[in-house]
Amino acid sequence: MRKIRRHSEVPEATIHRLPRYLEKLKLLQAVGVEDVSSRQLAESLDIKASQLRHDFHYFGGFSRPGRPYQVGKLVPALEKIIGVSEPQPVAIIGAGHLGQALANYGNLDVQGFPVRGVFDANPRLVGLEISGQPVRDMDQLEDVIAREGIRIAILTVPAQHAQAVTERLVTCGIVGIVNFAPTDLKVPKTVAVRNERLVVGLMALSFKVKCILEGDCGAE
Amino acid sequence: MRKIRRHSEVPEATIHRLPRYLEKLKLLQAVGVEDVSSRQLAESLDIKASQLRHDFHYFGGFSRPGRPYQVGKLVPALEKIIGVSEPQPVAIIGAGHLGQALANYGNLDVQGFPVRGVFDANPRLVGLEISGQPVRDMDQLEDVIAREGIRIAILTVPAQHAQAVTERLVTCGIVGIVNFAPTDLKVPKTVAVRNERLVVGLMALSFKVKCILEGDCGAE
DNA sequence: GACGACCTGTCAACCGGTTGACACGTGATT
DNA sequence: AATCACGTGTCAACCGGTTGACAGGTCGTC
Repeated sequence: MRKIRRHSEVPEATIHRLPRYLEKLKLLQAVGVEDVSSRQLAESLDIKASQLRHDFHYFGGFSRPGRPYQVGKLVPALEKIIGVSEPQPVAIIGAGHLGQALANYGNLDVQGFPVRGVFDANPRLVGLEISGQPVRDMDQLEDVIAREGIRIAILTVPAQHAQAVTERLVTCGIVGIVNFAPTDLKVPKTVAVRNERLVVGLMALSFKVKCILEGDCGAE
Repeated sequence: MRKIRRHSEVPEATIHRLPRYLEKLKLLQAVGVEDVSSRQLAESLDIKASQLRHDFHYFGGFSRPGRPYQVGKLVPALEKIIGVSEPQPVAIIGAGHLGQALANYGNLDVQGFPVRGVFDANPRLVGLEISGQPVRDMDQLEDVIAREGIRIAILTVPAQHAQAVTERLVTCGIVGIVNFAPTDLKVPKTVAVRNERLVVGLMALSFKVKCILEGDCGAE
C-alpha cells in the first residue's frame, strides 16, 4: 500500500508502458473480465510478467498478495497515476492538414483528451469548422487556454514558427507540448516536450528494412 | 575504414539517433559548412560528443584521424547506412483524415520517401485526388506495390482492419510498416513495424505534466 | 622542428533497466 | 488440516547503453 513520493524516480521506460497497460486493461474491462494475472496481461502486451510487476511496484498496492489484479481497481488507479482520471483538455496549434486530422481524430476525446481549441495564423483557415469546433485566430490563444484551463498543447505549425509559438505557449501556462514540427524546441525545465517526428521514425524503419533485405539481421 | 558486417549489432538507441544526425548535417550542408567536429555536432543535438563518436564507430571510417568530420562525406555515408541514398517509395493505406494529411505532407518527398500510392476501401474516397495522386481502391494494392517496388507502407486504417490489411501487405512483399492504428500488429520476423501511437505519447506526457504540477519532479 | 590546440578512435567503468529467482499469501481440493 | 496450483512483492544478478578518459594523429604557429 506504500506510495512512492517522487514520481520522478519512475524510469522513463516504465512511464511509456503505463499507457499500454491502461489501454489493454480498458479493453479487458469492456469485455467484462474482472481479474487478470501479471502473466496474462504481460503476455498480451508481449513483455515479461516480472517487468510488469516491477513497473506496478513503483506505485504499490494494486492487489492483495496471492490474488490476481482486479481490472476494476487497476483501471482507475492507472488513470489517476497517468493523470487522466479527469478529462485533460488540449489545444491544437496549427490547423493545416495534420492539425485538422488530429482535431477530427475522435479517439482523443474518448481517451480523455478533448480538443478545446484549434488555432491558426492563416486567415483563410480561421472560422473554418472542424468537428464542431471553430478554428480560432492566434490572437485568441491566451484567452482560450486560460478560460478552458488547458495544460497540454499539440503543435502542428511549420518548423520555422515552432519556437516562437512555443514561447507563447509557455508564457500562458502550458506545461506539456506534443511537437510535430521537425525541430527541437527550447523550453524551461518546468515544461515537458514530446517530439513526434514522423521522418525520424521512417528512417529508423528504413534502416531496419535495409538490414532485413540485405539479410544481416536475425540469425544468418 | 573497417565496416561492421551485421547491422543487427547496432543498438536500437543508436539507430534512432542516426536520422537526427543526418537531419542536422543536411542543415549544416545547406548553410555551406564543410567541417564539423563531434563536439559541435553533439552539442547542437544535445547529446554527448563521446556518444556521437561511439555511434559513428559502429560504421567506422568517417574521417581521417585528427581531423573533424567532413559534412560532404558524412551526409551520403549516413544516407547509405539508413537506406535513403535512393528515394524509398512508400504507400499510404487508409485515406482518412490522417492518411490525407500524410499524403499532403511535403516533407516526406523531400526526405526521400515519395508517396507512390494511396489506398482506401471507402468508395467515396476512391478517385479523390490528393497532392496530384489518386486515391486507389484496395483491390489495386498488390499491383501498385509490385509495379512501384514499394517496400514501406504507412498504415492509417481503423484499428479493426489493421491486422487484415497488414497480412495483405506482408504477402505482397512489404518489409516495413509504420502503424498508426492503436493496435499491436502480428507480423513475421522478417517484417519491421514501427508503432506511432499518439495517445500513448499523450498519456506519457500527461504523466509528466502531473509530476510537474504536483512539484515532485526535478529538485524539490 | 618543437609545441600546443584540436581532433577522432577506442576502451573500460558506470548506470539504469530488465530479467530470473524466490519468499510468502490465498483459495480450492482432498 | 494438509496439499497444491497459482498469485504478487521484492531483490539481486545481469546486460546494454552511456559516459569519461586517453592514446595517437593532424595542423598552425613560433
